[in-house]
Order: sequence, then structure tokens, then C-alpha cells
Amino acid sequence: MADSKALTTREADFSAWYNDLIQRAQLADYSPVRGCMVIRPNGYAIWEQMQRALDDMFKATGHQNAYFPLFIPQSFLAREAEHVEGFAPETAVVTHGGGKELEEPLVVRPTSETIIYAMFAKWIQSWRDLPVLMNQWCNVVRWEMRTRLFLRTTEFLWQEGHTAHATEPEAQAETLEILGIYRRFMEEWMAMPVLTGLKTESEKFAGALKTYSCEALMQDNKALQAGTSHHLGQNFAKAFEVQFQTKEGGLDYVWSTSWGVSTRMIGGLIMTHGDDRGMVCPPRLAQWQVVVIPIWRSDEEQAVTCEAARTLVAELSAAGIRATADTRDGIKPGAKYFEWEARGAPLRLELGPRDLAAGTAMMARRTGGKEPIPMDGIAARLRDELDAMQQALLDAAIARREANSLRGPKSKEEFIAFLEGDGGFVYAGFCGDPLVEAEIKAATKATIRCIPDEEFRSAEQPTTCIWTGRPATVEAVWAKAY
RNA sequence: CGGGGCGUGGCGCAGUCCGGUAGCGCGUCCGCUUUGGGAGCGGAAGGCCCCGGGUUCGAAUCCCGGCGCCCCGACCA
Repeated sequence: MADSKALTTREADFSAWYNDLIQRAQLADYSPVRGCMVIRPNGYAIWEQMQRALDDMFKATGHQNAYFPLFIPQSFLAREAEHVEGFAPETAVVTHGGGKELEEPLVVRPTSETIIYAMFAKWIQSWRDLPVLMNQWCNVVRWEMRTRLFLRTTEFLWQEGHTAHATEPEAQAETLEILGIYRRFMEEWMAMPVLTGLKTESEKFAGALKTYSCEALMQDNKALQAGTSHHLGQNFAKAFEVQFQTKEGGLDYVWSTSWGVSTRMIGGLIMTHGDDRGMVCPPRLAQWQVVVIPIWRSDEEQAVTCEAARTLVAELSAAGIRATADTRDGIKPGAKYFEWEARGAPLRLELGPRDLAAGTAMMARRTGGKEPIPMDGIAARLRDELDAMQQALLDAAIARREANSLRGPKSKEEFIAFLEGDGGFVYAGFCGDPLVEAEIKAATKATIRCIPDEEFRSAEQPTTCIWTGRPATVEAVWAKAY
């Protein structure tokens, strides 16, 4: 990688391409601790952009940030039966502190429901205290058997929202509102189209009543679950005695939700837009939307073009465009082009003596195309280019997903052939039997990604189960998944 | 946890079969020339050859035992 100048191509080995790209773009690196990753500045900058956008959306819908501790008493996890069953096998446990064995071991949070509900129980007494709309940005640890940078690491960064409501419909509405926010973020910021829908019983969060998810299709036609929103019912409220006095004077358990997205989204970003030259970062999430590269021959030209580049950067920054100038000496312009392309910078402006004389800059798009543009009114022009690129990336990703989706296979054989071939999303009838779901998974390696929300459903709804021929209760979407 | 691959200067690798005092490319540092798509020449630094035992006059190489990482599966955001 440091040596071979070209990345492994996606076609040759998608998995190797993904790993190469992350190294080349300096997004992350392997840590001395197995399964953990170091997020490098280029990668962390993307996470910060993501955080900012999502945090604004959460705040705009009345949520507040808080912070709960990393350590959770082991007994807390055990209070909700399904929850403990789901998470116990993958927790890290601290048994010693200050050189002594602890009286009760502490679990490093795999998610924070338990400690949060323990606190909610103290804070919530009356219907007047509701709803509680809370979020936290933090790290969590899940002891995974097999890890991949960004997609699945032992420790990862995420946000987890936790809300408590007086009624079931309010909790349901919250669950869906967040799902909508996630979807909007993924489409409008990441330019990554997602299918939203309900998870089946076997795929839902341990302890939830219902789980909804955002499912994206990667370039290798595997699905990525990019975000989840859970309606927890009164399960945790009952386990942690989160009760409140109702308006009518009675006593009831709160209805709650939880929801999260993680640094996994960065993996989704890579596998949605990346190409054989490297990362392609949608403008709205790019650390640097425009990179100015001065070009010179003599010392005098160097001084002039670098100065012009800095002036241009200042002008663009003033116009709200994230721009930087790469004035490094001793590296030829071509080398800089390759480097910034690998990092996914949306636009590059080459600024040399010829351009300065002509009052233009040579603009190159990361998505292809290079042309001179006038310096006059350049900020407005670049703003338009960035907006157009943002939209074009989304359009292309939607087109790719649709080209790799199969609706209404005529037979079980066609269904299997699709999944065993190039793959992608396949929409088909399902009888709702968990045993059938498991059988399909065993036979095809594909899982039900979700039971799609209304707008994603096929115009013609299937009437029979693709596997058993029995009457279909729903239309489901299958795919092999990360 | 099963299957496969691999641990050798910062990175990628050769050398291992057949033991003989460690090499190549890239990167790094210095100098000069360069700079519109990955620069050239000259010089330099940098290595408990994953760890521990054993065999041998001698081990990167052979034997035994560990550890770690990557990839592919089973389980999971």
C-alpha cells in the first residue's frame, strides 16, 4: 500500500480494497489491542461532521445530551431477561480495581439502557416529568469474534438516545421520528439511500418490543444496517421500576425508546461511494470540500501562486466553503492530486501562472471532469458544484441500489439464484414463521433485512411465501449482510 | 471456535525447501537539479529476522511449544 501505487480494485477483492482504502486515506489504523481501531484525524473529521449534523437534528427535536458512566454493575444487565441473554456473551467485565478484587464486577457498557433506566427511576415521578428526551455520545464495547475497521470493532463510538413517555403511542411516534431523522441524515448528508422498516423477531434488539432499522446496499451488494430505533415498550421500565403518577392519579410504567448510529456509518460511506482511486466523500461531510493546489516553477512563481491560493482559500472560507491550500514544497502537483483523491476531497482547484494570467482556476471534480472556471464569482460557482455533486452521489447510489434489487421473484429458484448470484435486495412474500426465516438463512446466507415501510413496498404485494408457498403475511426484503 | 494465509528496518516483500554472519522496493534524512497527473541523481540513517526452548561449531532458515495479525466461515451494531 505504501509502496504499490494503485489500490486493490473493488472487482479484484472488495474486502482488500476496503482495507487498502482506509490505510491510504489514513482514516484509521489497527491498534495494539486486538479488534480495536485507532481513528486517525482524517477519519475522525468525518465523524465530527456526522456528529454535528445529527446533534443539531436531535436538539431541534427537543433532545438533550447527557453522559452516563462507562461502568455498569453486572447485576444491572441481568435485570431484563432478553437483554442479558443478548449481551452477556459479548461484554467485557472489570473484576479488579485499585489492586483489589471488586465486590461486584463491573461491565463495560455494551449499551446503556440499564444504567440509564436505573437513573430514570430516580428522576421520574409524575406525568409532568415526561417525556424525557435524552441522548449521549460515547464509546461502547462489545467483544466481537470477528472485527473489521469501522464496520465491527470491539470498541466503537456512537450516540445512544433514550426516551421515556407517558403513553405507548408517544413512544411509537418517537421511535419513528428518530428513524426519519436517521434516514434524512443518511440521504441528505451521506448521500446514502436507505430502506427503512421493521426488524423481525429474531433480528430485533434484545429487550425491545420492536426494532426499526435503516438498511443500505453497499457496492458489493451486501446490506449494511446503518442505524436502529427501538420501541422498548415497558420492558425496561418494569425491570427498573420506572413508574410515574398519571394525570388521573394512577401509577403506570413509562414507555421508552432507544436508538443509535455509530462510526459504522463511516464504513457505509466508504462502501457506498468509494472507487478504485480511494474515498469519495460527499461534500456535506467532507473535512475539506475544496483543496487548492498552487503550481509553480520558479521561486517567484511559488511565492505568487501560494499567495493567490491563500487569498482564494480566505475568500471561499468567508463564503462558508471548507477550503484549504496544499502549499507543501518538494512534492509535485501530480502527487498531491493522487493524495487528495484518495482522501476523497470533492473539488480540487489547480492554480498556476497560466490560470492567474487568465483569471481562472482549473477545477477538477472527484467524481470526474476537469475544466477552467473564472475566479470572478468563484465561491458561488463552487457552492453550486458542491450541491450538484451531493445530489449526483445520492442519485447514483439510488440507481445502483435499484439496479441491484429484485422485486417479486416468480419462484423459490429465482429467489435463490439471485442471492447466489450477484445478490442485492430481494423483495418477496414471507409467511412470518421464524423457522422458515432460519431455514432461508441457513440455505442462502441471506437474512431478512426488514419488513419495509410503506413507501418501499412493491406496487404489487406478494400473496404467497417465497419459500413455503403458504399465504404471505408480509413482504420482506432479504440480502446478505455485514 | 473451525479452515486458510502470514509474522524479516516505518510500510510492502525476497531469503526458509537445501543452516554459513540479512537483502530489495517504497518511505525517511541531507545536497543539487526539479514542479500543469505519483520527479531525477548523489549520499546517509535505520533490523533482539514475533516470543521461549531445543538441535548444531554456527539458526531468519531445522525441531518443539507459545503469542499475535489478516482473510474465509459459524455469532453479532
